[in-house]
Amino acid sequence: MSELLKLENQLCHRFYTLSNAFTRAYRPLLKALDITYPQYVTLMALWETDHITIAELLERTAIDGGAMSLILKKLEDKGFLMVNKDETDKRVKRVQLTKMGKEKKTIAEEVPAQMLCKLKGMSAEESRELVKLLDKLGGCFQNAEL
Amino acid sequence: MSELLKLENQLCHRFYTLSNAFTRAYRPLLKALDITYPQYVTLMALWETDHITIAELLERTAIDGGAMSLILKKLEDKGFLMVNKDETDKRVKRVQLTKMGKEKKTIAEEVPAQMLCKLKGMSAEESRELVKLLDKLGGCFQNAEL
DNA sequence: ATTCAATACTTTGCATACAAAATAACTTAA
DNA sequence: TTAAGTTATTTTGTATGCAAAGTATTGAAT
Repeated sequence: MSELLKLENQLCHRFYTLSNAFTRAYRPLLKALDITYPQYVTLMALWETDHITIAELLERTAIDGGAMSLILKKLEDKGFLMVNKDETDKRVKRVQLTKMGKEKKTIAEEVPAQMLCKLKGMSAEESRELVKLLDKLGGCFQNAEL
Repeated sequence: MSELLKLENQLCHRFYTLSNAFTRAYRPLLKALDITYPQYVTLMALWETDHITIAELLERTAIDGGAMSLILKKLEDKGFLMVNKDETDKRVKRVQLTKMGKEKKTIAEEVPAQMLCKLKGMSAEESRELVKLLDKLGGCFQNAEL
């Protein structure tokens, strides 16, 4: 049996599993906001910087363009934001939080702490180390895509 | 601006991004086998231990049950495997590689090395440390689900 | 000014993820 | 033994992720 092909030796499978675990773990926390995890990511980007173009939103969130179209529609229907054409360049659309969208940030601010509760097993130290390695891995992919 | 809500401070977003990056990175490598990443995971489990039940396959791969139904159908259509009812307990189904499915393992064995090439930036040392932290994080989720 | 290429988005088609409901087949308790 | 509960798997409905094709606009070259 080639060791390299074993599931337990796959870095990728750990990411697959953990990424899904995060999405699942967020679901109940986001229920109060009535949004999904990608919608939450989109809103986080906007709470940080409002009135940005869709292209900027795509870069910040790393969400797929096709998916983003639908996500914005849903967030618009739910009243979180508005999407309007840029006056200068009509190809461009800008996304802007509504009053309600801005207000929901208060509720969302509870979410990260609740998530941290679920991860009590990790020390702050380990967390920092993990983030460092994750970012390094992310850099590898950047380079590999060239 | 609450630091906790910033995208760049989210562990989850890094997993989201990296998990997608892995799937994208595998796509061209799996093209020769004409399978997707979850289908590859399913086959890896079977190459390691053949003739297992669907429940075992679900546990090993951490793939969703509903998704697995479709994945098995597709892999069966492509001729990689067969699904048959267990004689003893008719609720249970067992999955078994075909001759072709077993042979494809030879081709698949090239894949992990090709993926490692894409990740040259990480030292073996860092990789081990990363896996250790990932497994610890995975353990946290296990506990949180109780 | 016309054509061609580059941008910014949307749409389409396929493949999951996930919760919840539905089936079918076993097990157990009364 | 029959009803009730449990287990294994599939089905259904919603929401992405992704590649590729399509649309609208702008910019650039001739």
